Amino acid sequence: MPRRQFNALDYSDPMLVRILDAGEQCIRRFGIRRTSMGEIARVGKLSRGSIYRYFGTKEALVEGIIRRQQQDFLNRTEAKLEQESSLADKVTLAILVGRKDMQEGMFGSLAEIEPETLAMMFLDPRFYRRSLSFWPQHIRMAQAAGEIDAELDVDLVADMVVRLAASLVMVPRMGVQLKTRKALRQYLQQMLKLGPA
Amino acid sequence: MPRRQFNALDYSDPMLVRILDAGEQCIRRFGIRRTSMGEIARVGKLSRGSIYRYFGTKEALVEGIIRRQQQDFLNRTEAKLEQESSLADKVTLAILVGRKDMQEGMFGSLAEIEPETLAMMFLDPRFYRRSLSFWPQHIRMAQAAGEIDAELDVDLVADMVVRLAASLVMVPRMGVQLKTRKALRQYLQQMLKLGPA
DNA sequence: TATTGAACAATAATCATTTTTTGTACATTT
DNA sequence: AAATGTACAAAAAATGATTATTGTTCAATA
Repeated sequence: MPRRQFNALDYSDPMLVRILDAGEQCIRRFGIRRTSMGEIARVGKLSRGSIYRYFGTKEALVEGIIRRQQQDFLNRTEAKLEQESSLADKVTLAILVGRKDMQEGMFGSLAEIEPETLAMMFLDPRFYRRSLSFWPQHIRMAQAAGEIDAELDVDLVADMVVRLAASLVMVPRMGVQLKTRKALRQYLQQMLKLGPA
Repeated sequence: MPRRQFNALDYSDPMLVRILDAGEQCIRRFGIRRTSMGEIARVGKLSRGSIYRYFGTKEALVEGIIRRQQQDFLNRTEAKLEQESSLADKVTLAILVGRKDMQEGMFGSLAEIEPETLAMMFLDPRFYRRSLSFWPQHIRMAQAAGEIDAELDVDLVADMVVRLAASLVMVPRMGVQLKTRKALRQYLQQMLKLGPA
């Protein structure tokens, strides 16, 4: 079975990659608001006109950068998931990878520089939709393994997993401490097996 | 069984209520940023000094207003819950009440005037913690009725319910359409009964 | 004794102005 | 063909002077 890829843009185009790399670097350093197309052009050593050929607006470019970030996250997670067996283990792993990215990656910088922007993203349905297609396959595997009820609507479970995982990444501790892998694993194991014993 | 109250401040103090009412009215109209202590004093027909006697800072006052809003939400929900039997029905109701508040109430105004502020609240653990103590009682009832596994950790389930409900209030539609009571009810019914048939 | 209102320095918001950036067009270069 | 660089009007952001707000204190008032 070939490893799935979560792509949308043609990342083999070196010009496109240069734009995205430069843009990402700028966002890391200055945040989205304080990053200008001219600055991105300077950092990427290309012309402003070229950027506008690939992305019609700054908004579209930012969207492209976030998109790639999320796709990269999904691809790295997917690669690691091969070692995990149960759905609870998979979701645990995805949350841990997400939290690490949120500390060290672009979103982490954004959280420090422009927390309101990050908070707004978190309320944006598009942000969630990009992750939705990741889960159905794994949910079906869990159903085939008898891990969860085979009658359950796969898309509903995927929706719940995305909501829960996003919440656990963005708000790691509220009432219960869900910091360690073990605590998370236990939490998800219980949540994904709710119902009569 | 007496109906529970979710209180913290002494709402029998008319001065306190006048401050909170005036503050809430200002936030509804202008948002948090554009509301000043002087304006609240004017609207509430009291002195700025009095406000500072009750709330040391503007931040504390805003916290008090939000607190009362959430407590009011919980009290109204609690009252309505008496008609609902299953946990899925109760959570459905809470989400529907929450969504209505989010459209018509103070948070709705805030969503229009200062969306970033509302988004930041949604990432604040305190916002969640205020709702956490609401659920354990109902979860135990569901366990007693054999609706969910009696072995499950009550606090963990409460945590999940709060995360899921908050997400469904703030992001009503992502992949699946969860707009109607019926769709929500079915979603939650399946989610709260995850596990082998 | 609680509330008021005035004074105050430090901080933050506002506003008009200047500067930068955006998005588009097009002639030039590679 | 694709990328560059310049020009341009409209929109947005940085700037700095000005005004308002915050949080504290305290004497006056109810």
